[in-house]
Amino acid sequence: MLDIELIRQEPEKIKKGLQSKNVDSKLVDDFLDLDNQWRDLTKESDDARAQLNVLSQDRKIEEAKKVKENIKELEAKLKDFDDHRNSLIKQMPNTPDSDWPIGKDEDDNVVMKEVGEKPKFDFEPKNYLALAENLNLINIERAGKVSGSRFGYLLNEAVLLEFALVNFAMEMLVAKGFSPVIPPVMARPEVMIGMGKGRFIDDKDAFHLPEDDLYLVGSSEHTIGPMHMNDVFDDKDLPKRYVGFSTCFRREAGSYGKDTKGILRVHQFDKVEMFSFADPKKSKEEHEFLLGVQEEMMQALKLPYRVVQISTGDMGWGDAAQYDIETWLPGENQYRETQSCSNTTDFQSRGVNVKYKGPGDNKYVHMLNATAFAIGRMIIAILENYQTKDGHVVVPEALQKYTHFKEI
RNA sequence: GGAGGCGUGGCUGAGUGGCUGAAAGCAGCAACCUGCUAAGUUGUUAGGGGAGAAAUCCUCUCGAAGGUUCGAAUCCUUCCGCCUCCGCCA
Repeated sequence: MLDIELIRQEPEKIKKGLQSKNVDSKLVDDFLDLDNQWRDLTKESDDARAQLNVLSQDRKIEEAKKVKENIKELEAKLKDFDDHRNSLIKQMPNTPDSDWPIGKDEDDNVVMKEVGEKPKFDFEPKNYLALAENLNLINIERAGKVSGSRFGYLLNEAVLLEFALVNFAMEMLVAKGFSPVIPPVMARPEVMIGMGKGRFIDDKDAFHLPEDDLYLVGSSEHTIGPMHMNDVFDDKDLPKRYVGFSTCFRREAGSYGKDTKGILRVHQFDKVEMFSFADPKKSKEEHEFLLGVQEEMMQALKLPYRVVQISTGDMGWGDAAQYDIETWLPGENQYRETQSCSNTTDFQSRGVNVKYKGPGDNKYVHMLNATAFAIGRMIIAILENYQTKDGHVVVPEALQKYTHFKEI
């Protein structure tokens, strides 16, 4: 959630931020108006409380009873204001970093660089799904019968490739000082909301388990962040970096008809994720660091990719700054998003109350998340980029020590 | 799933209706002292919110949310978490 103090102090700045994220900036005025009334009422209510406390102390029971009636009314009123105020705040996304391109949607994203060589084939490159079906690596039809659309069976070498990717990522990131973690894949609503995922829930994009009122995570980010809920870091311990592995679940409610074939966009996939708790003064550095790690991983796999700076209109709800890495897919003759790298600044830390102490006046840590490997999409990228003329697939050299085979 | 116990400040731990936002100890910080020295003395140290230029004042918070009461850490209800025993189980 946004800093209320900041909305009061710099409403114009927040308005601009909201506008750039395609959110009605009138919210700010509505909020401030409500906030003023809330403050007046809070004062009134507190004063009444003070009066009650004194009367009570002096055992003036009859008088206290009268004051108490008044307090009940005031507090009921205050609660309405409070609820309304909170609902407005919940409608406000994080405000973007001023260095980021202002834009309406993905068309305004800025390609920063293209890295690696696109493979040259002396044949017509196949789509990953065609390859995978021939090699018996993915089966969508059977998953359809069992679980419905947007599920898939990963089979045979594809499974081993997944574990190779996971092991490769873990080994590399642990060597860099990331702490490995396998987090829960279900979370309570208040935790999700604290992590700024109210939208994920409200848009029905999250799977919900009504019996237990739990939500399946869309990313391990959702449960790695709140692992330190209510904690106070010593600034000497920052940045604290985690590498998490989890299955991710998404209903893809808003994307009916989009990428319906194959495993590019599915309800369930596995992901290795990086997560950092950073000193606010150094979170930009941390953001660049995470992007650097992502690039290093892509280069190790020798996959051609480009780095895209996401425009304000296309940015995640809680993000102040976001990069995507898009990998070249020869079978589709285009780049597709495979990784993202976000700085949520204090938007999430305020929501789940993660602070740090040290010299300086900022108290909430900054939280950042970055994909290491979204396994499904990496398998897609590998199949398409490493395919051979006869419809087989060479395993990237960096992964061979984990797969123990060189070709599928 | 059944039975019981517990949940207090950075930590340990008192506190069962009225100056208790909370004893004491530890830890931390500051000052002083200085040779019983990996010591002593004194002071200080929770968070949120509101008012105020500030000093400061008010208010809320003892797992969470409600309730009883003039007044609740203390009583009641529900929920959450932890522990022990039984059952089940990868």
